[in-house]
Amino acid sequence: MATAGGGDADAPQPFPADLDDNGFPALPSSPASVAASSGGGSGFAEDFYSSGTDWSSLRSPSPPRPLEGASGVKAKGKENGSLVQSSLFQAWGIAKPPRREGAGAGESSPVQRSLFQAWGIERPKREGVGAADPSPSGSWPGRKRQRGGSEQQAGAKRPLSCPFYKKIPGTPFTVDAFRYGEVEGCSAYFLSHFHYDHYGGLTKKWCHGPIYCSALTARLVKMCLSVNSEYICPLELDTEYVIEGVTVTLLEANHCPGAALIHFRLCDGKTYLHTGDFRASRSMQLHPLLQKGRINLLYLDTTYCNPKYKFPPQEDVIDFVVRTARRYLKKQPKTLIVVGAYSIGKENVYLAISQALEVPIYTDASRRRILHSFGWSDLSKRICSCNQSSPLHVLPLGSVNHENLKKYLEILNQRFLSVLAFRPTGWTFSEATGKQLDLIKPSSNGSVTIYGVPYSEHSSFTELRDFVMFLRPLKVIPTVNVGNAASRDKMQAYFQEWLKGS
DNA sequence: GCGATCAGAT
DNA sequence: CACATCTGATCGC
Repeated sequence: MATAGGGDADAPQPFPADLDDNGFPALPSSPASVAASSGGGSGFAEDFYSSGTDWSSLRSPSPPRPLEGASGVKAKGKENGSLVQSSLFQAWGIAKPPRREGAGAGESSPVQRSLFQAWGIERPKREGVGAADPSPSGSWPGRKRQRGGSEQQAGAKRPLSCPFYKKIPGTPFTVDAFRYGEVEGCSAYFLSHFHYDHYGGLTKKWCHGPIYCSALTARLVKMCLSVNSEYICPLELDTEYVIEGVTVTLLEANHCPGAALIHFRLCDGKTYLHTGDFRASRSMQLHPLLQKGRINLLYLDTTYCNPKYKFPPQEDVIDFVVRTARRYLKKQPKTLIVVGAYSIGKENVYLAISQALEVPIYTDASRRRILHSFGWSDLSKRICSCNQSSPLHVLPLGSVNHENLKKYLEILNQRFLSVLAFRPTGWTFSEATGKQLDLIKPSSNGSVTIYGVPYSEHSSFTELRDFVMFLRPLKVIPTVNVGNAASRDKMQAYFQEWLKGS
């Protein structure tokens, strides 16, 4: 087993698992990781453990105390003593379970999927099996159903365990870790923002400890998920809270409404920044907490940590969308403008159209409820509930395709004669459209025209680079695209390059 | 029937 | 491609 700070652990051999069953990096690099890395020798795991942060100082967790700190705003005072632990596993009270079987296959085989599941890795598609362990003891019933009646034998599956990159060392905190049931040693669960892949596992049955998040996110958690209020601890942005002896501050993340960066300052002076999901910007660098002192550990949203991802500033895309909408309406006054969106996010795209064209925003009742809950009067006052009253509709992204929009047009019979739709997404990444928005070619079919526009709520590669080079953190832990060794190694190489000489 | 959770689709 | 779900099947209660 790996010991924190040590380099003496044996390599667990079943490859490609260089994350162990608890989602912790193992030492040294697994054969798979070495093989995949260019030079070899600087695998994710080694990198994770080497330099920068003393991982041996994890504090022994104190028992959960719901709502503590939520009311005790800014109340300084160091309670509960620290305890030096020698091992990550020890500190988190984790007894390393036996290795799962069937872990011997190559990276692209079907087994890969179950390895992802075993690692509890977030983004690589299907995240996994059995999120919440319903048994309070943390013991596993020993059998999980498997569809199609295939191979899996009884007892082969265990619940996902929380991966290391969701845990904050030296604290009893996790971030966006709700799908693992009770996380041992965790007495405060942070939620960075209200998107499914981050709150997954949160239901009205939640009972594993207090949930800290922004006030807006808190409202959504209560409203949409019916989580018991006693567990929800809203925090204001830019306000210092002392939670379990750690000073915590939420910063605007420039992602979706309510999204926050989470800044931790420990008693020993170490500072950690978890970006959740964010779009880095110059103005973000001006925040006082990011100006002074070095960050020891940066948990980074690496969604687009690849130079192939380039996209324009959001303002440029919005400008393009507005100009395009104007043009179509001029040519055909009976045009329906549609903007696709997931649950929350992309509001500024349709808000801008609404303001520029002076039309209200129509969307269905469930989205109206959510949008009103933001408490943004500029948005709320423009929302209408009659689909005939506005030529601007917001629909679920999944329904923004030719087939659906054609039907939609028919249902609104005669009120509109054509549809102009926008799909805002970060991965419209052709070299051409990255720099020249006017080169974007819509897809047209009869009376329906659809534009994919590069409106991203994640950082582009260069924005990530600028942010990391500005911060000069002692260490970077990627939180996205960590599901395969090659990708991890590539990202670490970028970090190293950005931080060389620091 | 209902909520949770899966695989697969988008 | 990969975002953040969404759908439909299945399971436990």
